[in-house]
This record gives sequence, C-alpha cells and structure tokens, in this order.
Amino acid sequence: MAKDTKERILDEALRQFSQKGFDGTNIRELTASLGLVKSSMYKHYKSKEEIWNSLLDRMIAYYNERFGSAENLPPVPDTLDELTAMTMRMVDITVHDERIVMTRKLLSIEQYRDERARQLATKHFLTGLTEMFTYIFDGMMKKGLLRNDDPQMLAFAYTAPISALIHLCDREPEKTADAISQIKAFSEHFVRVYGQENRSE
Amino acid sequence: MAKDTKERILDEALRQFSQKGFDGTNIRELTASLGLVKSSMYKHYKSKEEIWNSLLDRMIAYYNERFGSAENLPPVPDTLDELTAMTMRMVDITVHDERIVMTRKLLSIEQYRDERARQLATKHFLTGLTEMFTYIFDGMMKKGLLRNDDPQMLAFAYTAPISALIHLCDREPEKTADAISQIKAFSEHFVRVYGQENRSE
DNA sequence: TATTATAGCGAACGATAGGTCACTTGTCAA
DNA sequence: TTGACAAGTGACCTATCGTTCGCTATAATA
Repeated sequence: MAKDTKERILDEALRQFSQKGFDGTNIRELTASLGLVKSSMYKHYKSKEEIWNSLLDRMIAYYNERFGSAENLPPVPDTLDELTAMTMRMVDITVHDERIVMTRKLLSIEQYRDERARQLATKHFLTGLTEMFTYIFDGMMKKGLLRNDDPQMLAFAYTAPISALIHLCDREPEKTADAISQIKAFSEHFVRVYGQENRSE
Repeated sequence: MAKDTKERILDEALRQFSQKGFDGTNIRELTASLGLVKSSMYKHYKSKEEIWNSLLDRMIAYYNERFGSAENLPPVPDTLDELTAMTMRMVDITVHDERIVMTRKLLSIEQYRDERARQLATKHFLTGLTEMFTYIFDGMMKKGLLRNDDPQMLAFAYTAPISALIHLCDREPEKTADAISQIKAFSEHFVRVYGQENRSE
C-alpha cells in the first residue's frame, strides 16, 4: 500500500509537471489529486526536489530498458510498404500513449533547467530515433530495398520530419489525425525517393 | 528614458523567462539585473503577467514583420550550391542571434502553459520555415533546378531536419559547430537527391 | 495481547512571492 | 518660479509556497 502511493505520487507528478512545469506545480494540488493532504507526501519523499529526481530516474530507467539495448530493436522490414506500416505503428503508439506524451512535454518544458532532462531530451527528440533507423536502413540497404547511401543520413532525413509532426501532436492535439496522415504521406514520399526493387535473392 | 526602461525590462524578461520560465522568474531578480528595485517595475507594467503579455506581443509583432509578408521572402537561388549557401547563412543567423535563440527557448518552455505561445511555437518550429521553402522550392522547380515534385513535401523534408539540429544547438550549445556541419552535409545530401541540371534557357 | 512501524492528518512555521503605497527626486512646461 | 508629472525608492501587506511536527489510526509482528 505504501509503495502504491509512492508510485501514484510519481504518476501525478508527471501529469502536473508536464502541464505546469516543476515550478508551476505545488504539493497541495498534487496530493489533493490523490485524495491526500500535502503533508502526507513527505512520508514518501523528503522534498519536492526528490520527487523530481525520482521521476527523472524512472524516466531514464524506462528509456534505457526500452531503447537501450540492441535486443529490442524492431525487425528490419522486408518490403518498402512494411517500412511505412511499421513506422505508422510506432507513431500511433508514441502519439497516443499518454505517459509517453507527457514525458515529451515534460522534457520540452524542463530541458533548460535540468541537466539530466537536457540529455534525455536529446535522446528522445533526436539521437534515439536516428540510431534506431540507422540500423533499420542499413539492414534494408543490405536487402536491396533502399538505394545504397549513408544509412545514418537517411535515418536522420527520415526521422526528423516525423519527430517534428509528433511534436505538433503534443502541442496541438486537435491536429493529431492530420499530422498522422502527413507522416504517412511523408513516409510514402521517402520510400518513392530512396526505395528500389528488391534485388536480393 | 522611460521608454528605454520599459524596453529593457522586456529584454531582461526574455532573458530570464527563457532560462527559468515564467514561474521560475521573480521580479526582484529581474529588476535587480537592471539596477532597479522591484517596486520600480510597477511604474512600467501593472503586473508580472502584463510583462509576459507585452513580451508575447512584441514577439508576435517581430515575427509577423519579419516573416509575415511575401515581400521579405529570400530570392529563389539560381544554383543548387546557392541553396546550400543561403541555407547556411540563415542557419548561422538563427543559431547565433541571442534574441532568436532565447525566443525559441522561451517558446519551448511555455508552449504548454500559454495559448499564444503554443501558436507561435508551431510557426517558429514547423510551418514558418516550411512555407518559406515551399515558395523557394516551387521557384527552383520552375527554374529546372529541382526535380518536379510536391514543393511543400520537399520543403518539409528539407526544413524539419534542419530545424531539429537548430534545436540541438539551443539545447547543447557546445555541439553547435558539429550541428552546423551536419546541417551543411544534410543540405548537400538533399541537393544530390532532389537537384538536377539547370534545363532553363 | 502488547508492540512497533507505517501512512495519513491538521496545525503551524519561516521564507519568499507578487503587489501597494507614501514619499523623494528630477525634468520640463506654463 | 512654480506646478505637474514621470521614474525610482523602501517599507509594508497578504498570500502561498515548501516543510516540519505532534498526533491518530491501522495493520503487521513478536
């Protein structure tokens, strides 16, 4: 029961920090959302700062678990259509999973105030996706699905526009459907430009 | 002299808001940076909130003045090299102009707290650059410098990765030189993929 | 059963925030 | 010369913040 409350505080902190920022969030409101009074929080964390640090610990651990090892890399697509399909599945998850959305918002808000948030922001917004698709595109080139080129450059050219539209969904959720179809259109455009017939045996 | 102080307050507000956010900035520190005491601020603005609104007014006015009209669109390049050169000039300005950097940081930080900041963020980070390069690429296609394609799609594919690297410079300034050379490499890659011989008379 | 640790509560504390006000100073127009 | 006004000052107000503390109820342990 204790562990439960401690986790629930982190969940609610993520929710409120991602909307109002660390400074804009106060303990009274945070605990009230959990049906507690503010002093009860101090049974679980010794300060507001410790909530922040624990939240960042959890975010970093989650990121490393999910994207850190080469084991849970997605399979290299066997067709160009499958590249788009896989991309759309990933986009759908990342845009609709509330916790992931809140995490991105939080990193946007706090990246200039906290060093660890800054580093995690770069991974989330730039290097993480690029690395993943560098691997994927390298594999697709070897399969003869993509024209031979620098896989890292292609990965960057592919993921950055998609990432920009994901950010748009975070910022203006009412444009989500539109942004998703733009991502699909972009992926298909990308495939037309860089894709080629499968020449592998 | 009065107008001067009023402007200086806005300048300092931009500086501090962009580092610590609206909530993390307090009037005492803000005015102390200008050699004033906090009560003096209220001779120029009736509240902290009014500073914020005035700052946003100024940012929006500046944006519209600079990017709002079709008149100050850049000239359409006559060669593919000139596209890259023009891009690098624009990047150089936007990455090194302190006020522009602070404006982007501020919009990143406050986009989820203020409706006008949210709208301006979308313009700064996405639609503004895309629209400008849609015009440029349309012109370059007509000149036969780029393969015929959807100019808006190409503009998006071109500007989103550049924008992502500009963000990286904001977030991790020590990587600026590296990011700029990445932008150059990307622009040259883009030109290789989409450019073609000039077939116009 | 007696003991002890845990989780929550409510009152209170000190610090600091934004904001007000009476006052002084300097400038400029009448 | 005088009056009015703009700009700046320092003391003070009130609200709210994060935090502490003593208390109670509960549930597990010995």
